[in-house]
Amino acid sequence: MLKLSKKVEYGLIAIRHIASVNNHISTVKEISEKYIIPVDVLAKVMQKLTKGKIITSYQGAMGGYTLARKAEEISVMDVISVIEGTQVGIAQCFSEVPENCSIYTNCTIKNPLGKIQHNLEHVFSSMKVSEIV
Amino acid sequence: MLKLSKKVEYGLIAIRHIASVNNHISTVKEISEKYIIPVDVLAKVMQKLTKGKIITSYQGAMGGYTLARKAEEISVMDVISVIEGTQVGIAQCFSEVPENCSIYTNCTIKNPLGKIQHNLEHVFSSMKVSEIV
DNA sequence: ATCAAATAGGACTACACAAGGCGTATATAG
DNA sequence: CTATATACGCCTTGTGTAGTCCTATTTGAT
Ligand code: SF4
Ligand code: SF4
Repeated sequence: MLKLSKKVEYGLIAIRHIASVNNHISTVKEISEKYIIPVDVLAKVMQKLTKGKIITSYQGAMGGYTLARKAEEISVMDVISVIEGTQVGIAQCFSEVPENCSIYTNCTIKNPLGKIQHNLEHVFSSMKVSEIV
Repeated sequence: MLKLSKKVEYGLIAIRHIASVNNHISTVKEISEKYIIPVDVLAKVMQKLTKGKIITSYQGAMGGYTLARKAEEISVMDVISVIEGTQVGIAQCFSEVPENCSIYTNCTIKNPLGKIQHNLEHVFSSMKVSEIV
């Protein structure tokens, strides 16, 4: 509960790595070996980050990945959103349509939790990749 | 991911309810019916909150629960910790012994995530039950 | 042309956790 | 004694996480 997935952690490690080598092209093999990350899992993460326009891919021999934007312009929240695919919410009513929660109309805590949700988003959005290199 | 469990939500709803009736004794049946919460699930949550000294139980007929401390002295973090039982951490190395993570020594993001963890704890700890009544 | 290196992506398994249901024991007011 | 209430363990079901395996496609180098 309240835990980041390994995929997100792997994504952050990979992005930080690319930033740390001055955005030189890096391969999945290289990163997975250096940080002992399962290569297939990391590969899928990189593909998602590519689709999310956070990194850029170069196919074929001598290919790999670079950052698609400057490290100062990538937040931890960006990485989480892209990898998870779904809206990040501390409660069902924030990540899906509110009516999905069977007790929505009776719920007395959605407003206060909304405030927490907002603060949470701020914490994740304000931390940029440039700060973790 | 990053979502509160229903147990925690139920616990918060229940605690807020008791606070809202000026700490008069309340039963599981009463609360579960009012907010449409499965009675068995709520019962277990209340038992955990009792063991965690957040509420006080009165057994037998005419029994029920009251708050064990003032609403201003109960934080959302207290409720989460007691109901979950385990340490709340956004990564494995914060909620268990660090060595459990197989890539701990190679991990380059544990320090920045530690900062996020700290901010997170502040957000949950600073919100008190008295603010959600 | 061929080969090797690299990304792209689908299918599948194993496991852990979340959510809830059920049954029974114990305490206590009236 | 009985009705009401908490205490607590066991079990099922569904969902999500983490990881493996396999194949296709792209592309630089020989
Ligand atoms: S409505 Fe209340 S209970 Fe339902 S998800 Fe939102 S917060 Fe949780
Ligand atoms: S060490 Fe790094 S990877 Fe392992 S849990 Fe902590 S943060 Fe996540």
